[in-house]
Order: sequence, then structure tokens, then C-alpha cells
Amino acid sequence: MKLSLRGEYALRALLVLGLNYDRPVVRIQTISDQQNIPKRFLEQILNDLKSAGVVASKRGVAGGYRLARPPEEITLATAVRHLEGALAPVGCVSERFYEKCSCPDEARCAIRSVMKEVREAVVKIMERVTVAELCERSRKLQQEPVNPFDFSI
Amino acid sequence: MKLSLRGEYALRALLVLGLNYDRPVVRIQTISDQQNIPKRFLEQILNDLKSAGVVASKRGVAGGYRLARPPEEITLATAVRHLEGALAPVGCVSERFYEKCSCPDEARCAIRSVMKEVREAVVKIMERVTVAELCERSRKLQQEPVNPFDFSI
DNA sequence: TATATCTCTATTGACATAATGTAGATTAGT
DNA sequence: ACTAATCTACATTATGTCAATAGAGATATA
Repeated sequence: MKLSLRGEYALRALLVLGLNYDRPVVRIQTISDQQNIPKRFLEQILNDLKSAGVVASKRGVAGGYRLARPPEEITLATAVRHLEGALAPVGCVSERFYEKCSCPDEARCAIRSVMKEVREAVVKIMERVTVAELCERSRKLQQEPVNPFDFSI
Repeated sequence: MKLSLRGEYALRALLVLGLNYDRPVVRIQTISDQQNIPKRFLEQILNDLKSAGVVASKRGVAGGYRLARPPEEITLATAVRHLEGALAPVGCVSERFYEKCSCPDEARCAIRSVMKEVREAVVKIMERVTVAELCERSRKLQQEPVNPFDFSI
């Protein structure tokens, strides 16, 4: 049920690009440093996001990456789906990446009906939250003091 | 964001065991046949579930598996957690399988705050749904005609 | 005792993930 | 034009997990 590191890095990169949406571009090196992401790996990920139309790049000395669209228009669902496929916990409840199940009667499968609920719950959040929303949250969290209950988990 | 085949098989096996809770045991072969699960692989999975205290086994000629506890007391969350660990999409929001994140400030991470919501949503469903609930749904679905909208996805 | 079953450990192959290596293309500023 | 900083592209490797298979062994019933 986990997001891959690839997906996690992508979201962190998008957050940085969102927070710097006023600037022309942000360098890979900068994102890599800020977020502790291996630079070469990040290159690949940003390239993926580029072919997905989520970010755009500028080459050369003053080059770097920027969001290809306004932060309000980029949902987490879009990014994750392009990077790792389905948000659904099993293929047989995915709308965009449907895969047939090996179970005897998919249409009347009780597990499938539960997994549909899980899918809905996840998609609801991931499609609602945009990079802009992420940036807002980030700014708020920076201002507020650290929640002491968050330390020991 | 996917459940492994292992986890999926486990749930399907638990459903079969739940539907046959009145019988002393169900053979691996029977489950394997009904659900199209490779038998040897299923053995391992049931063994895992046994060490998790979810199922019990009886050896010998009239042997097989049964639920170790009433179906009402076995949640999907329990089974999945024993088989594949965290339900959370990232380690840093998992309560039982917490892992430190590489991000600069975990306590004020905006992505983490979203992932917490996702985790909550998933856990809420998986902890509420028991094997008994699964069986009820299965029986209802067997009675009802197949929903035509379910065919093409 | 025979046989059908579960038990356990080990191993394999396939695949994805995560990362690294190397060379090349582009662009701003000089 | 030159140079340096950057992105681009493709190849390669390392690692790990997943899914499955193999084979010997233990157990209980008839």
C-alpha cells in the first residue's frame, strides 16, 4: 500500500517548484540540496514529470525546472498516476489502469467492493489536493510552532 | 499504492474460511481451486496468517485451515498489516511501522500532512471491515443480479 | 502402517526500484 | 567564438521484493 520513493521525491520536488512559482526556474541542484534527494535520480523523475506535462525545463547556464501549469491545476493524483500508475489498491478497481483479477467472479467479489471504497477514499484526497494547496499548507506549517505530539510516533 | 498479490490472496483465503466457519477445517487445495491461487504459494500465506494468530491449522488426513477467531474479530487491517506491513502510503505517517523520512523537516512537512489524511482514510475502512462483514457482502452479492455497470471498466 | 495433509527451509526467476556513469546538447554571459 | 553551468539521453548496475517452486519432514486419521 506504499508510495514508491520515486513518487515521494516527485511530490517533494513539486512542492519546491510550487513555492518558487514566481521565479523563472529552479535548478535541480537546489531541489536536490533542499530536499535531500539524489541529484541524478531527481533528474529522471523531473524528466518523467516533464513528459507528463507537469513541469517544463529550460536548459543552459540559467536553466532549471518550473511548473508547466499553475499550481492550482496540478493535483497530486495527476503526478502520482504518471509516475507509478494506479492509485487503487488492486488492479480490478482501478479506472485508468484496470487489470483483470484472477478471482472466480469479479463482478460479485466482496473484497473488490471493499477495495473500491478504499480507492474512492484515496482518490478523493489525491484529486482534491493540488500543488497550490500543498504550498499553502507548507507556509502555514512554517509559521506555526511544531506540534509536540508529532515528535514521538 | 498497491496491495501485493500476497495480500490479495490472503484476503481471498480469509473470505473462504469465513464462509466455511461452520466446518471444522477447509483444505488448502479447496481454497486454491476455488480462488485460483497457486497452492504452494497459498501454503506460505496461510502459514503467515497462522503465526499472526489469524488462522489455525489441523494436520493430517482430515487436516486443513480454519479461522483462529470469530470472523467478527478479524479485521482486514490486521491481516494486511501482518502480511505486508504498513497501510500508510509513506513510512513517516505510519503508526506501527514508522520510518524516518529524508525530508528536511518532517514535523512541518506539507506532504506528510496530506499523507496522514490518506492513511486515516485507508485505516478507517480496513479497521472497520471484518471477515464477517466480508462474508455478509459476499452472500448479498451472490443473491443480487450482476450490476451491468460493473462489466466494462 | 499407509496416505493425505500440513510444516518448514531454501532457492529460483522475474521484475521493479534506486541509483550511478558517461557522453552529449543547449544556453547565458563574456 | 568560448566557456561554464545546466539539462538530456541512454546505458548500466546494485539491490531488493515478489511470486512461485522444490523437496524433505512432521502429523494425524483410517
